Amino acid sequence: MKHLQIEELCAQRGIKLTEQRKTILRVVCEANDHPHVEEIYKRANLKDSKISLATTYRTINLLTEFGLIDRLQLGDGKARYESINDETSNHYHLVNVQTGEIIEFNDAELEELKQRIAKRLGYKLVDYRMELYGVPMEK
Amino acid sequence: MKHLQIEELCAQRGIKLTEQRKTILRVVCEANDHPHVEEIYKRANLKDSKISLATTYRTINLLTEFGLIDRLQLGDGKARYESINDETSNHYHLVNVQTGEIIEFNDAELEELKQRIAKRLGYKLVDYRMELYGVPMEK
DNA sequence: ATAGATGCAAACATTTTGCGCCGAG
DNA sequence: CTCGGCGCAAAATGTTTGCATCTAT
Repeated sequence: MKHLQIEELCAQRGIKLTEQRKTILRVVCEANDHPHVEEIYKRANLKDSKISLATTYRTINLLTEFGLIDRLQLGDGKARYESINDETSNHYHLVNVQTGEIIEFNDAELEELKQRIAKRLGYKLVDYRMELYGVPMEK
Repeated sequence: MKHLQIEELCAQRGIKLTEQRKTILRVVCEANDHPHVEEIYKRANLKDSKISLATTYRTINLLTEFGLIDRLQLGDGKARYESINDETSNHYHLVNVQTGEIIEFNDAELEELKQRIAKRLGYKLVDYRMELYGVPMEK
């Protein structure tokens, strides 16, 4: 989603829009990889050298809590982030374990199946984590 | 899987079986929750007060690398562990976000689907992480 | 006998927090 | 003007590591 749209959502929720927050939000929205906080901090500093790491963490946490950006835990110990997607965009990840590359994908069947499984177990799904780790098939 | 079976596998792989390692392995195999390292360390110390936290970490990492126990990252910052399962047992997790309870489940359809998705993307699946987070449905 | 495992404490990496100053609403 | 965000440095948390000693094979 575009950063301006998300700024709009921030305003609606009463989140004070400081320069730092706008810059950090922009960095996350412009990223098409899945940067971790240190990386977001670096990129934010290229735009505004006065942003601290602490503020980066605080902003990222704030935006995550409000559901305005998504946190990924890909098992390397650092949380990675991406801007929230529109309904139609890719929401699952496959990690190429040889290169670390993250491939996004969609799957309607999976979408439906996870709901069905949760229901079968007597739960309403509030979140999920589903990542595949693979090596490229030769040829 | 029983700890004696896993000890057998350790021997086959040339892993030196010290008292500490046997104790830690036993703790993981006897657990039916999914303890994190600090908890494994505590339980191991009840059996043998001379096991250090460092050794607990080293052993857990060793066993994980050899595929003799499984690491779960449930997003709370600490890795959790479980002993490896036999082919037929449950291998997916649903977390009750209200209580932290972990429900294990199986799903043949999911099993097949994840393989199919990886293949479609041109990858051979080497690992996966799939967790559901939910709240109990009322009634 | 000896390669490798242990315990301890210090180091690390990531993330959080206390505090006095500053800026958006 | 005021509440809350900011930067800084310190702390907290989870995990790893260097080193001298000990132990399973």
